[in-house]
Amino acid sequence: MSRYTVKQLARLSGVSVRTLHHYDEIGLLRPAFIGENRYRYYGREELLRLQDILFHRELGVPLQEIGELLARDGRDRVAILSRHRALLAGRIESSRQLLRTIDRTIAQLNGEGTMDDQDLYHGFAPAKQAEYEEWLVDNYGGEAMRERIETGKQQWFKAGPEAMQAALASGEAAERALAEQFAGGTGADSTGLDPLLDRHRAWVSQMWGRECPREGYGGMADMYLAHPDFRTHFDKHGEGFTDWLTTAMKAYAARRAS
Amino acid sequence: MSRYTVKQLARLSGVSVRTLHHYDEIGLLRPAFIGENRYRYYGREELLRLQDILFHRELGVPLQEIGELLARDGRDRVAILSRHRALLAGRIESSRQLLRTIDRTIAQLNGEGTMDDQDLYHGFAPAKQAEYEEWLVDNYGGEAMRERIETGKQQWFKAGPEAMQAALASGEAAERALAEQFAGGTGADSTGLDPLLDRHRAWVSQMWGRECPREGYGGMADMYLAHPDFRTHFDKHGEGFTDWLTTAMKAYAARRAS
DNA sequence: CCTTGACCCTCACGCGGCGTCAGGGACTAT
DNA sequence: ATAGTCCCTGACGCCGCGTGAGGGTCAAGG
Repeated sequence: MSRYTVKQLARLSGVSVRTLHHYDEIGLLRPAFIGENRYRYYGREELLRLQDILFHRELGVPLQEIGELLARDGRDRVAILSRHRALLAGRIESSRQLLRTIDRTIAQLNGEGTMDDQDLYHGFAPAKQAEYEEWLVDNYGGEAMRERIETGKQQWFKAGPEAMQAALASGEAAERALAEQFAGGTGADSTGLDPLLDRHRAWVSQMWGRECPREGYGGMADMYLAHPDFRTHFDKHGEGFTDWLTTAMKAYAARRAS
Repeated sequence: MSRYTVKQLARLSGVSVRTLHHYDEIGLLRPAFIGENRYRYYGREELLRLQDILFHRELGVPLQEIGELLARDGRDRVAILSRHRALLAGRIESSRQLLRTIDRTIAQLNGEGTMDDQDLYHGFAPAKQAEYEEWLVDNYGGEAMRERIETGKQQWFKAGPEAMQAALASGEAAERALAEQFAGGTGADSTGLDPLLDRHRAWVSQMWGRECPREGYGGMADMYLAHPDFRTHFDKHGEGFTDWLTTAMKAYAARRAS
């Protein structure tokens, strides 16, 4: 039949011999039997189990958990796999955002297009940006607001492409962190969100070039709601994320105001 | 101006205080200045650098390399970023394959559809499978081949959905490993590919239920070439991968025959 | 002015998932 | 018998921090 030594199994499965030793040590994958010479011998069954292990390992599941997981029966495993599926889907979406960020960075480092041509509001066409600025001016603070926006833009240009880039990436990261809370079922009014909203507000502050006050931050929420582009953008993180986020932002602003 | 303590910077950037200590220790991110009380104080510049660091960290770049990377100037960085971009794109594609694998696994564990309805040839419609089998029978070994295929299928069903699943995932992993070599510029006739092709052949053997002989493995290459579906499938890993892979398979089979 | 509580510091150990020796048997082929 | 390739068992090292312990510092309120 099939009888593999460590090296053979290693080649067939693509892992190292040391890894097989390790899996034996921690009891995750034991040899089918051990020779008198203390050699480890594996059979077809172990090969299949190993493949199952590697499958879960690629998903980022800790080895310990993989062991427990493989000991369960089908019912449970479906539930667990579904969770992993959701996590993986999230990671893929994040990675795609990262890809876009990289492309922007490269474009900027190559000096292709100034910031006006790029997307200050991450992912939206330049023509739209003016529209959003108008909206902010119309709905909040008039000239004071306009001045604030200009200040932000200038600081922005002064800092150079790499700084712009870093800041944009940071904003996306903050967004994703919030999206994870949303996906995890955290309530939009939870005070546990404060650190994450702090972070998001800090990012907005950077865009503006100075501290973003509470009512301003609450105002952003309204802007997000008023423009369908934002809804499209945010709902990529999951259906309903836009509503959840804006609710959270307003609740946070209200808490801070008191 | 802006003067942040460790905790403040941690909140704004989403990392832990310990991480900031660590980055200071290894010289990756030093505070703007240190107070007489030995407190670390960071400024806006450090915030930006930190964001830049986190951006690269998300790409999986080791901290050491991030440090060296940030010390370079724009020209080099574009090249490096491009490499990272390619790697990330590859990872995304792998993850999407994994997603599909998970979906199949879940479907199978739920008992939705027997294996006949599923894709034995990973990713192709059931109707196609019969076609491929016919092709193999017509071009290689006639009845002997047909019997071999049936043997494989039976062992397949007997093993149950999870084993099928594990084997499928393993095949995809082997495929990806080869695709990485292709992307890295390895020649299709390199003997260094032997372990990876061993692995792939071992997978094919599993599908067949017994050892896959050399001429059979070479035959698979012809089948891949004869059916455009395979080309479509393999070329997802990069344009020209199908040709490269089939060449490699034949070279390997020839080597083994000698 | 003193207390409280939240912050700050510096060691220093631990962990996961192995890689990588070192030192020594076992098997196979010539 | 000799060489070459495999196998074994320790044991230490690495990265990127988490998680204490043990002790100073600061801002606000009583």
